[in-house]
Amino acid sequence: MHGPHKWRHRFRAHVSRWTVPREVILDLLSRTSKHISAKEIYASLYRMYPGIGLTTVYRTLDLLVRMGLINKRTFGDGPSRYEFKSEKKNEHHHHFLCTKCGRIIDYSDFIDEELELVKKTEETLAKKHNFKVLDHNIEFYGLCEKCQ
Amino acid sequence: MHGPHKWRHRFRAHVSRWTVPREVILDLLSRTSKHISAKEIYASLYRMYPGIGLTTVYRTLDLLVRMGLINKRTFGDGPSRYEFKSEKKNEHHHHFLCTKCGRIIDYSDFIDEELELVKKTEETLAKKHNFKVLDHNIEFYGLCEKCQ
DNA sequence: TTGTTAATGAAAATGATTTTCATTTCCATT
DNA sequence: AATGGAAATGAAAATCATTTTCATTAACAA
Repeated sequence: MHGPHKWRHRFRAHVSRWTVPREVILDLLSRTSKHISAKEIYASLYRMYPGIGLTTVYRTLDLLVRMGLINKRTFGDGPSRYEFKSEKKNEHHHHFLCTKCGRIIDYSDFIDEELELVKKTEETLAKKHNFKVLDHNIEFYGLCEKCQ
Repeated sequence: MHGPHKWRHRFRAHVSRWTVPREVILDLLSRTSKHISAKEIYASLYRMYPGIGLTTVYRTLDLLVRMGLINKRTFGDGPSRYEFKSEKKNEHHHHFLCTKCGRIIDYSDFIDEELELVKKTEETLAKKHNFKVLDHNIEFYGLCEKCQ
């Protein structure tokens, strides 16, 4: 098996084996900038690896989410979509969803303001309500340029 | 048919008829503070109105969303949940989802800060990317008091 | 090299939602 | 108040995403 084995040791720590489907799926996700669905992953891999089943894609995605390597999101209807977690802070972005055509658009304005709000909210939720905040999601809905 | 007919005229404007299932479903939603699923609505209504089918519940919910009377949300997995849109600004709230037990908790801290961020973001999205923002969603994930 | 155990794939099961279609109900117009 | 036509409804079937089952295969520690 070729390709980057940089995640191999993290699988060990999770009592998980380093297998071809896992390497290939993780590699695809790390090279993909957009959110992709399980079926899209399955389709992308089919030509090169026809042996990899959709079930394994789902199971691997679930594992990667638990390992904290990828994010899972459900944008309204449709299938869940997965995105590689970038370590780079400046790649942080939000989503705008066109309610007409379903397009998902990333943008990264007001990240600082958002981080400020998130920080405050997390502190308050922790103190006042005793919640442990681990993640958050902010998204906007409306009409994209084409659909207005 | 008894009950408040205050929405009747809005149905006319939407080229929709004022029917028993629609009145009953809307009435239930307006009296319910929590997010409820289609099946929960169906079950609540079953004793009093056994004739109302689950299909009609789904269709009515879809109509009410299009009319702007209710909000539809998909909290991760599980069924979509619906919530009556309150006109009262002070009833605006956010959601905290416990990733362990699935509990959804409303809270309403930092509404002002959030509105500020939302306003700024909407303006920028409109100017810079030419999107028309109609709605937004902010939610936090983590562990609730019981699940830590 | 081998034994055990996790991982896999195919098929079936599940659960939410949508579609189909024959029947019923609403309601504008007699 | 009666009525005709379109919209709404309900039951069943279809669809779609995801999960479970189970027999087989592959990873990897010893």
